[in-house]
Amino acid sequence: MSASGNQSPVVTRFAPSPTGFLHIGGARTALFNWLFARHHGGKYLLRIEDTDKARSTQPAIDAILDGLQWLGIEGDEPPYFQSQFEQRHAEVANQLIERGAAYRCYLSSEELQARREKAQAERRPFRIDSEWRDSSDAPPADAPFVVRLKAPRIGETMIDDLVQGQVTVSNSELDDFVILRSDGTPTYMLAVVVDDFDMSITHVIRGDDHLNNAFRQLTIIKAMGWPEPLYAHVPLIHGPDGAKLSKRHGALGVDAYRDELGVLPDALVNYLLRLGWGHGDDEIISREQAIAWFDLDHVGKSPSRFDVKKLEHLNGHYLRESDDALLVDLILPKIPDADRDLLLRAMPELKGRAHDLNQLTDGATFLFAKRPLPLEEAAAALLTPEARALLAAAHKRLAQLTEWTHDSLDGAVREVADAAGMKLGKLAQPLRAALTGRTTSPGIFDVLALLGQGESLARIGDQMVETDA
RNA sequence: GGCCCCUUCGUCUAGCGGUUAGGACGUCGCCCUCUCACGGCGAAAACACGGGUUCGAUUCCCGUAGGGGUCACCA
Repeated sequence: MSASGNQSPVVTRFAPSPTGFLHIGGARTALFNWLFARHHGGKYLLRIEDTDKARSTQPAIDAILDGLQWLGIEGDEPPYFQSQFEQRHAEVANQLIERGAAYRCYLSSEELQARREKAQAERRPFRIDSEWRDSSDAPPADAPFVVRLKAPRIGETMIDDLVQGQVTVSNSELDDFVILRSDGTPTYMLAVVVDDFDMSITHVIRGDDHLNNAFRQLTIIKAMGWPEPLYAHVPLIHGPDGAKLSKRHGALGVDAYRDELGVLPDALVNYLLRLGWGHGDDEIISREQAIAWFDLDHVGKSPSRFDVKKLEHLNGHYLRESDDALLVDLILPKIPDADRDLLLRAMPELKGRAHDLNQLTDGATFLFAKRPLPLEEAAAALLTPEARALLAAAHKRLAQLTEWTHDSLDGAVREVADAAGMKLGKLAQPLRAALTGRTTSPGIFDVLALLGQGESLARIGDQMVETDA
């Protein structure tokens, strides 16, 4: 049951409807399509499904394009817009009528709604049963109509899904669904099928909320005598509580992961890849490896929950692996009065301590803080009278240094601690408090070296208390 | 409710009839250590339940329970 058995070159597509931001589930679907196409040396296309003009918006289109670009999974061709093909969709609808596979239905939506409610009240399943399906009656003049597909009523339809396996549905479950609205525009059900055919899509990889639709779409494909694409319906992503991903959970736009959570694209891609798919014990997977390894056989059949902790962990990893200059560029604008050169020199020490860009930014602020430094509560608590006296001793020794390097500072600071009969920590912590205003920071010798002799002595001077002894 | 799908540690997963059921995140210890992170070592932690099939089931089949999806002139 391998997709590689398919002779034609692989063509996949991601087809989001621009009614909101690009959410995490959509991003993963796009990623899977992209990887599958890359893996098979095929083509990956993007198609914006904007047939619902009332709900489609330009900001949503921009957000989707922007998000995909950020993730590095852009289409191999400029994006298609489904609304451009309405002519073609209507044309196919008419062909279906001519073939006797579809019909004009003059039932009003009010009438339909009434029937639906009646069925519901009687607690029996509702199935559209339009009297226009086989009617040869003359249609009411000028009456509005929709075009419905004549769904088969006997037999059953089987889909050999690349992820879900063989799924069979009785045709009696299928409705005569609408393919052309009364305003002449196509519905999603018609448009996808026509566009997928026109774009020569070989593999339809999408969320499994579309599995039921696949059976309906297949009836159109069969009626037109078109080749059936291979389907792969990927389980949806759920929130931490197992319920559908909502705004409370991780259902943020990918832009929020970037702008608000400070996530790196590689981290998100790696995380999304491992959500619903696995490759042995591998966790950190590069794009190249992902392309080489990705397949549909190993996509799980059960929905997976979104776990922010794991994303954070991955993000920390990719942060440490990132180029210093790149990270500087990302956070420099977020730090007032920042000096690019100093930030760049500090980055090797900074990036190992952060799990996201926000933490990275936060960890860098002490470098550019203005004296006298604001002290965090815990840092202030460290500065006892004894500690302040020790700082004075350190200040005196450090002021004598003619060489201000990590190594010379290491020696000098240890000397002061030794002279006072203290362990290094007893001096390092007050120093850290005076130098950064915090209780955590890069190594104390690095902090001193980074800040420079003048600024370091000044900050220590702000906190020390000279004693007569 | 009808139909369809799913079910391995808390979470993501490996497993594709015979394993001490593996890895990762998280959690908890210990180590490293000037703090925090990183890193290292270790621990607790799972085959939903009940029937079959089989010499043998986490693995195959059937139920039950639980979860999810879908039932529009939205996609």
